Amino acid sequence: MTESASSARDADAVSRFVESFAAQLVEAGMPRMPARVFAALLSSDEGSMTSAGLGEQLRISPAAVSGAVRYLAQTHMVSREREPGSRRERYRVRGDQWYEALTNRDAVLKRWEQALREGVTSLGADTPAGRRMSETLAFFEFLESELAELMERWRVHREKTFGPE
Amino acid sequence: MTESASSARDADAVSRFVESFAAQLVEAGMPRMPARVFAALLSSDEGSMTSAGLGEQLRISPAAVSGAVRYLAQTHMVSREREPGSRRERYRVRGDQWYEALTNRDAVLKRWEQALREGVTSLGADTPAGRRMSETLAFFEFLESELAELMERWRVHREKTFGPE
DNA sequence: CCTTAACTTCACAAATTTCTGAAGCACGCG
DNA sequence: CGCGTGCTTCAGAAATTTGTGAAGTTAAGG
Repeated sequence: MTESASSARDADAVSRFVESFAAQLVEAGMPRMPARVFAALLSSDEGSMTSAGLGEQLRISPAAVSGAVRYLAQTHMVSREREPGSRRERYRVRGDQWYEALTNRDAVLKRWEQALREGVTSLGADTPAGRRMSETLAFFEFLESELAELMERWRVHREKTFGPE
Repeated sequence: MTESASSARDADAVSRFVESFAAQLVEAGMPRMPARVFAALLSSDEGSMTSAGLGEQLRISPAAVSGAVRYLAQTHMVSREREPGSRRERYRVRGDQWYEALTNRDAVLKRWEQALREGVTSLGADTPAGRRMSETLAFFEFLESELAELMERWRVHREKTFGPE
């Protein structure tokens, strides 16, 4: 009795957290379904769930799960695993992997830098606007190199605090 | 002749850059109009434009300018200035200000941390999910402190490269 | 004061995005 | 080899977001 009451409360608590954390992610610009799926994975005990499980907890169609997972996989926030001997698939959030994804807006940064370089060229490096853009470009290049070092420091810090993976 | 041809080409070049840079910002999650307005300001020689000027260059209504500027001001990407003795207002992108805005997702980070803390509590700090969340929380706290130092290093680096503001 | 320029707000129309149900495909299992 | 499960794709419905015109507000200038 206590047992079932407690697991019911847990499911509810999990769901509340999932939705509220997903809401924050959405507000930061992540599409809704990926955000919800990601939050669900993050709060699962295994760190992974099946497609069916996700659909059930979030009350969404298999199609929605599929779309959300595709997004998350493309952005390297989760990885897909086949369950051996079954058509089932598990989606997993791997500790190290998604921290990097968060900061590895590398692709994004690269494209911004490219756009800025074109801007400097086409506006003229000797114009005020061109100079402002050069500086902006320098900032992004700085940022890019710093982020790599930052992640390295995190790995060290993490290992000290939480022990090896 | 050469003069007018050259300024025509400039206007065109500016516009092309504005739109292409704005597109990158949009892809990174910024709403369209704010992105375009910001890009326009960034590539103006003064680093500032009037509402009318923005409307004209971007071919959008005063209402759209108003909305975009409100967004940008709230997120500290631009500041508003009154032109003395006129009802005109100028919107300005100040070098130091918007770098910080970019990294000062501080508000966002703070809310994520809050959500994660609630997650740890409600899922139980001793559960596997709870532990994963604690680690995530630690990552954000780490990130927050690192970002402050990173910006400080940038200020130094910038001053060396570009000279004092 | 009254006029009018400049920005803002509001309600609505349009465009875009998002999610679903249904059909399709692939593969493990009997 | 074919059945059935489980994921994916697709077309369309629904909801959300976005941008506009029009009315509203504030304040400069006569």
